[in-house]
Amino acid sequence: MIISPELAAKDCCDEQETHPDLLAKAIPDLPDENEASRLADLFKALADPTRVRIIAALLHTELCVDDLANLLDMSQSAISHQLRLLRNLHLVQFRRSGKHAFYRLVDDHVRDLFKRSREHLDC
Amino acid sequence: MIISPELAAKDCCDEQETHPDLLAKAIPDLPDENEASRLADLFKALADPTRVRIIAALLHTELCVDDLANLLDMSQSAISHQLRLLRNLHLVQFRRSGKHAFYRLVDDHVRDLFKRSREHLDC
DNA sequence: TGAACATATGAGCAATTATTGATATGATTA
DNA sequence: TAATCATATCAATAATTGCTCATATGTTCA
Repeated sequence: MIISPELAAKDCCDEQETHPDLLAKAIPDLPDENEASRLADLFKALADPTRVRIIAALLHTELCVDDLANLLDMSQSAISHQLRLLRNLHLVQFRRSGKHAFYRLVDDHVRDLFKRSREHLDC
Repeated sequence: MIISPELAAKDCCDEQETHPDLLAKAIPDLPDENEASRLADLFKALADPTRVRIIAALLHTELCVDDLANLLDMSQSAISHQLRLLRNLHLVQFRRSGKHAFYRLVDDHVRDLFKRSREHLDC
């Protein structure tokens, strides 16, 4: 069933597909542009050390903006900006309590993805 | 600079930690700067639609640069640049065969992470 | 050899991003 | 009410990123 690359290349005259047999394996599971973008956005949320540390800090508890700023030794403004980004990507949400806004992870998916990726780092 | 847990917890004079009890929950599992950067780099690899599509295309087969360029409708140069990036982040590797360079995912961790994230998208 | 093909790389540009500093909003308390 | 604290947002800047075009490297075959 497997066609050799050499044969496949000769088979097609004006087709510019170099390895149709391999392409045939790739095509069925390809995401459309929309899915690719949404996946990229999900990963983008974690593609920065500061946001990684924010997510890590929220793994086991909720925290307010100032807590995060102190903990990560960053300005309140920087943290707030990153939280807004994480909020827009629906990775965190918050509740108001008096003057404070307590941020937490939206669900266990983020937690799960984070932990799993962390484990993969050791390889 | 990261506040060490010991100092942060015990130095009480001018440090104003708003919620020490919550911080105590967050601190033990915090990544150091190095781990945070490596995690961010891992996610950075997937934080772009083009690279998402490249990874997806390589889920079930190896492909050469031209295959990828045709499949994703992008220039050979653009694909090659992105492949170098993915190579540097150790997500893909390649073998030479004649004029072609066949790229593949380095291991199942990437595949696993990708699939799992994809499933999480629906929530 | 050299011509043709496959891939890699360098320079440059436009667009995006992370941070800062200053200020605005919004909630609490005196 | 004003004063204060916590957070959000604006404006500006430096750094990074993704792509293109041009060119270089490397492989095969006539």
